[in-house]
Amino acid sequence: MKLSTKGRYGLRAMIDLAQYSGDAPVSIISISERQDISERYLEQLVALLRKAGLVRSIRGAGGGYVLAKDMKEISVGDILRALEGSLEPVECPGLDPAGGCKSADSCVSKYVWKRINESISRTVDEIMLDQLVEESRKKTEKLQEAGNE
Amino acid sequence: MKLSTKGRYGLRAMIDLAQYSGDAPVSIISISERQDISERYLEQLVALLRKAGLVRSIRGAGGGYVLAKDMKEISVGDILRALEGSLEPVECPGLDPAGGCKSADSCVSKYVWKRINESISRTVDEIMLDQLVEESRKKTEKLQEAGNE
DNA sequence: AGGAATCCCCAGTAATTAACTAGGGAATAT
DNA sequence: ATATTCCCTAGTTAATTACTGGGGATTCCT
Repeated sequence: MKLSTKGRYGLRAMIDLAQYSGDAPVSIISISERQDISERYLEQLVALLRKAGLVRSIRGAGGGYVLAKDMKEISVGDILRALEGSLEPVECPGLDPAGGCKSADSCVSKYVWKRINESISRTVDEIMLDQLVEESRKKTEKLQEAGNE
Repeated sequence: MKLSTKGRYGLRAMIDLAQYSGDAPVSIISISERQDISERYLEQLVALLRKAGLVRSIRGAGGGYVLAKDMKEISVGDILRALEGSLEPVECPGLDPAGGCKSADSCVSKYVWKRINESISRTVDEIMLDQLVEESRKKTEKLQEAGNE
């Protein structure tokens, strides 16, 4: 039960993008260098974020990506689901008429999966991108202070 | 991000074992038949449960498995961790001196992973095996009532 | 004592998924 | 025009999952 690199790299990329977003769009290359992620691979991850409507692309020289909405409006859940597909560790066939779910145990485990799924959803949906950017800003400041002593 | 069949089958097996535990030990074959899981594979799953101290084995003819403790004392977390190893979808290298975690983003995502991990742990640790067995008993009763009409 | 039932351990294999790598095309700024 | 960027699809390699199989040890029953 692991989150793939898609989710891990992708969230980092998204935080980076949010952090460096200003007047000019942020290019894949710049994120790739700062985050040390292969440019080609990152491209694919950002494509997923774009398809999910979280970022907007600007093509051509000087182009790149910008957030499609305010960072207050983008949750970690949005980001991870865009990248991973579904965050549910167990997907119940539920009503498969072919009887995919034999429910030999009268499907008690389903109750467990449901609770796990809900708990994960609740957690990732309540963390917003702006909080992470803020958090990151604080940490960076602290590091710099320490360096100046 | 998925739970493997180990976790899914294993929990079902454990519920089955709890449910059918009485005077006699419960054999792998009987669980395998009721739950429709390959006997050989199930054997390996139960071995994990045994190594984790959740079940005790009784060898020889008429042998099988019994719960090693009261079902009130066994949580879904105990079971799933025994089977899956760790339930943390992201493991932070944390203090790797070689710098495994580049913390290029000052490790803000770490905060996210920590919260997800905690949320999953809390959920699985608060569901106890006896609750599931009880739940299952209720469901079975209902099915039988419906059948008798 | 002998045979059947059961657990036990290890090794191998097939299928699936993850994690990239690569090639070439389209849009846009200068 | 040309450089820079995004865009799309396909292929490859490595890792992991999900089993299958062989053979041994222990215990019960007769």
